[in-house]
Amino acid sequence: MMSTLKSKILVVATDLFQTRGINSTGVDTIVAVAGTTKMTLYKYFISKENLILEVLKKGHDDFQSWLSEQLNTNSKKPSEKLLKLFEFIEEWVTSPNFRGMGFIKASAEFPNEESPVHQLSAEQSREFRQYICSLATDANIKDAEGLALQLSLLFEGAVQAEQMKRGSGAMKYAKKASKILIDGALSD
Amino acid sequence: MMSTLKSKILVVATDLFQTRGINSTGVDTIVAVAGTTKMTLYKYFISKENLILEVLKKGHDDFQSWLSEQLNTNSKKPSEKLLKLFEFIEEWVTSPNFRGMGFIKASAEFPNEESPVHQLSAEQSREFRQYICSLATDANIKDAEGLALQLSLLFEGAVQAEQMKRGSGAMKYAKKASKILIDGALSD
DNA sequence: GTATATATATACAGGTCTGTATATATATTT
DNA sequence: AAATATATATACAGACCTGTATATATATAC
Repeated sequence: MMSTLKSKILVVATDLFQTRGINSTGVDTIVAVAGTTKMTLYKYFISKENLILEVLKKGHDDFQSWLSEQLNTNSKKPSEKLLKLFEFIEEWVTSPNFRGMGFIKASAEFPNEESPVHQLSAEQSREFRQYICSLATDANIKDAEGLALQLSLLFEGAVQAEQMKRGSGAMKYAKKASKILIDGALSD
Repeated sequence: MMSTLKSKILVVATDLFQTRGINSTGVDTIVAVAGTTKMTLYKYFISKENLILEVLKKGHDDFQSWLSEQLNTNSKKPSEKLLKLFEFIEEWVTSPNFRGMGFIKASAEFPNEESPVHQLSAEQSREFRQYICSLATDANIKDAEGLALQLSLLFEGAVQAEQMKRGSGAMKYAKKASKILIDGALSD
C-alpha cells in the first residue's frame, strides 16, 4: 500500500500544479503545504520531474476509472454510453473539486516534444480519444475514429475554457454539440 | 514607427515562448537569440511581464486582422463567412509558421485569475468568441451566442491538439464538425 | 531495551532567474 | 567637430530553484 505521506504529497502537488502552475510551484512549497520536508519528498520521488509524472498518471487514472465506472453502471446499450458521455463529463467539470485536466496544462508548460512530461501528456490525450473511439465502435458508428476525434476536441476545448474561467458553462454547450455530432454519426 | 529592435525582440520572444514555454524562457535567452542585450530589452519593456503582455497582444491582433481580412475578401454573404471560417483557420494552423495560439498556452502557464497575463488571455478568448458571434448574428442564426461558443470550443480544442502534436490533422475534423453545427443552426 | 526504519530539522552547494548599475561604443544631428 | 540619442559590454545584487549532506528525533519490531 502507498504510504500516507506519499499520497498526501501527490494530492497537494496535484492541487498546487493546477492552481499555480507546475513550473511556478517549488518543492519547498509542496512540502510546506503537505506538512513534511524535502527529505521525505525525495525519498518517494527521485526528482521533481518524477513527481510531475506521477501526479499526471494518478490524475488520469482517477478520471478514467471514475468515468468508465459511471458509464458502465448507468448505461447498457453502447449508443447510450456515447450519448451519456458528456453528461458525466459535465458533472465532473462542474464539481467543486474540479481543478482542470492535468495533461492539457502540462503539455502547455512543456511544449518540447522530447520532454517526458510532454510525451506522457500526449499519450494520455491519445488514450482518452481511444476510449471514446471504443465507445463509438461499440455503438456501430461508421467513422468511429473521426467522431472520437471530434468529441475529444469538444472535450479539450471545453476543459480549456473552464480552466480559463470557472463557471463558464462551456461544457453545457459542448454537451449539446456532442449530441448533434453523435446523432449525425449514428444515422450515417 | 516601432523600432526594429523592439519588433525583433517581440518576434523572437513570440517564437521562444511558444516552443520552450514562457516561464522556461529567460530574458537572457531572448536577447541572445535576438542579437541584442538586456539593457536594450528593458528600454522597450519595463519588465518581463510587460513583454509577455505585448507578445500576446501582437499575436492576437495579427491573427484577428489576418482572419477578418481573409473572410472579407473571399466571401460576401454572412452565412458564407461563417462556413469558410474553419477553412481559413485550418490554413493558418497548417502553415509552417504556426506555433500555437498565444492565449491558450499563456492561460495554462498563468492559472491564477488575478494574474494580468491570465486576464489578458481570458479577454482575448472572449474577443475571439465575440467575433464568431458577430458572424453568426449577421447570418441570422437564432442562438448566435450558443453556436459561437460551440465553434470556439472546437477551435480551442483543435489548436490544443495541434500544439500537442504537430500535423495531427485535428483541424480537418474540427472543420467537418463546424459544418454540421453551422448547418444545423442555420436551419433552426 | 536495543535495533531498525521512518520522518524531521537545518543548512548549503550550485545553478538560474529578473532587473539594475556602470562604463563604453556607435551612429545621427546640428 | 561637437552634442545627443541609441546600443553594447559586463558585472552584480538579491531572490528563487533543485537536490543533497548531516544530524536528530520518533516510532515500531524483536
